[in-house]
Amino acid sequence: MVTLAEVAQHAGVSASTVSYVLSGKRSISATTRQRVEESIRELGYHPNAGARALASSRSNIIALMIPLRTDMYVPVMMEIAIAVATTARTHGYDVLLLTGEEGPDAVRRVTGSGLADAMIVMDVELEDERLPLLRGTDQPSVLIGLPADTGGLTCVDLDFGATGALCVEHLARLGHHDIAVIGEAPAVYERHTGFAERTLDGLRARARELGLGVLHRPYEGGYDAMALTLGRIFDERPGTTGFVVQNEAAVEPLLALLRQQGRAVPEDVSVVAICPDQVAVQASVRLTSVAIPAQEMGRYAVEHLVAKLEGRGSDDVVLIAPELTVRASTGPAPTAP
Amino acid sequence: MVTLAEVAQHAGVSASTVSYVLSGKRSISATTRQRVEESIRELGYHPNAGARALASSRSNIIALMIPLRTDMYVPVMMEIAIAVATTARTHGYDVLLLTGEEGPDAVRRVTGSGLADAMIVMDVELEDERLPLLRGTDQPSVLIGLPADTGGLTCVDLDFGATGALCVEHLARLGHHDIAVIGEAPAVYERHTGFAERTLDGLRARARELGLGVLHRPYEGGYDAMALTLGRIFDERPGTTGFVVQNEAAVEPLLALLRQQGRAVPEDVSVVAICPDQVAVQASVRLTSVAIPAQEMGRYAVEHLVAKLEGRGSDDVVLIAPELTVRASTGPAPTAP
DNA sequence: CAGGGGCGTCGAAGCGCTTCGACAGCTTTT
DNA sequence: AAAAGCTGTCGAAGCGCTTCGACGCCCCTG
Repeated sequence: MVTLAEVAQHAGVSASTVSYVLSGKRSISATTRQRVEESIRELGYHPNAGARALASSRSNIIALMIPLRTDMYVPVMMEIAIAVATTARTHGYDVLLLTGEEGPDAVRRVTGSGLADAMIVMDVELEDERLPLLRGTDQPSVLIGLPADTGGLTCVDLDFGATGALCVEHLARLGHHDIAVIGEAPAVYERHTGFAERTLDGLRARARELGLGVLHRPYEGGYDAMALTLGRIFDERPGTTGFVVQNEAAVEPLLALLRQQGRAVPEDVSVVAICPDQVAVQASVRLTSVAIPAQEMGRYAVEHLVAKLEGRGSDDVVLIAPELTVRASTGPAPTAP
Repeated sequence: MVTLAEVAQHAGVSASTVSYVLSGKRSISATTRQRVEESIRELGYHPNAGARALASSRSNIIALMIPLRTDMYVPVMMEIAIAVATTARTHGYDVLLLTGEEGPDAVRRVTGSGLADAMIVMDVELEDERLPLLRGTDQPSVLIGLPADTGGLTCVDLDFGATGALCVEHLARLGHHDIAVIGEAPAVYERHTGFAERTLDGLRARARELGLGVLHRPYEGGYDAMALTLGRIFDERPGTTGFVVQNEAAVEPLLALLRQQGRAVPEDVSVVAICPDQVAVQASVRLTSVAIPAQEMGRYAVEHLVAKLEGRGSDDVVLIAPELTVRASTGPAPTAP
């Protein structure tokens, strides 16, 4: 293993000079710099991460806590993780992958050991156990998602309230009057992850303003469950012509059953989905949808942390404005026969 | 920040004693151990990762290189990543997330800097640029996937050859004679990732032995593309009654179009998928499938590395035997009318 | 009862790097 | 012409931990 000292010797300078060449924290003459860089290349030198971390009390690592469960939004999680990793690298940081399993202990461990300089927390619950710890440490962190109390925290998320509103607005503009919302599994609502409720609240509020009727049904299970759900929706509100789906697993069953019941999409009913673009594009009808801006959130989180670590930046909550992409699943409401 | 020295002082022992309590590398009397542990708890001590890494030249970190592209097997990647992270934790390791983007440079950086003690590499290509580096370092590594030359490397993967064979066997036993394989996108075959070819080879060999006809079609695109593909398959081999699908994106289009053409699954045609269980279960027909043992591979990789780091274990290639789960998409071949 | 051998503990020497103060040799200012 | 200020470099002090050799103590053996 090549050390700083060896590089210094090879270049005929002192160790500190090499260090300053590497960090750029003091000015170095062009000739010296070149000589050192040459030596580094020639010897194939890589600074030792541990020594660096010890001496500078900076690990150049950002911790990313992803949820353990793989039942929801997997592609989104993955996309965020990848965006975080690539963005971090462009700023000279590496990413440590933590699972939600350890919970608050992971936060304690990472902040306590100096393993990471900062932390990104995904899958935040409304009353998350990790929040007090994050507030109590001076290590910067960003939540992806929104807890009940955001005081003293930095958060990014899609503006799910606006998303819900945007979906009804789109349907209303097309002339739809009765709207059904196919939501996440009941467990998601019970877990109080927040985003599901926020969507619904935003959607309902806007629907009320626009004078639309809304029926909300959580969904879980297979085709049978969807058949049941649909049956009940049309029993209760036969005039339902607009659907908002916030549940990846519900997309195909919904489309298949509508087709099977002779309700054409988008001629008879319109469907708006809240899902990753990949899902929207791969569905059997290309879905008009509001995308989850996974990349954007990942990138923002890292950039915010880097700014904080460099002494810039401050706490705040950033809600990303939803964007609705019109595809083939929405159209004008059918005129009464 | 609490240091070892402070704990030592608080407990009235020397720093080295505290260190030995922590590592267990020398025997410590029960009373001393208790006193030290008590102090650790009371002061909320966490060993500093950098100092530890520097002094012991062990970072207790395993690097995981995941592919950058998110177009294929996303849930599998995610599952592996999570399995790796959780298994690593049970052995006292953390996981560093690297994307394939950096390629060989990432390998150099990690091995050179001592950032990680070992490395797991996913999405291995047949002639992967990273292989020479992995062979050339004394840092242990495990590949998830199989390159062309496995000499001097440790690899885990599903036995895709056997998987292909298993699929035809299942269909043959049910009386099917003509089989169509819906494969990955052409790009996957061109990229020579290996697994797709291996599946096909195993499948074809077994089909030849059993006297079955096989038609292979890569698939990419939407419903239209699938309609075209299916049309050509039935034109060329009207008697096709068995399908093997190795492409997550192809599953729903295939099922939808078969349904639409009046071919009932499994009464008229049988479908076997090679995909994660989640996909098989959520499809509109619960699919008979061979699962990708993501968790098992992740766990194996970590355990192998830990063994190596502890001086046990050796290089070898482990192919996990495929397991076929019968669900609702396969049945006896229809008898000729 | 002396000598040998565990066991449990300690002190000290680094691990490879960053960073602070010092200082030599300049240039600029007064 | 002396004082002041830069610029570029160096030496040395640590960062918090691991680990090796040393050593005191007690128990066992001959």
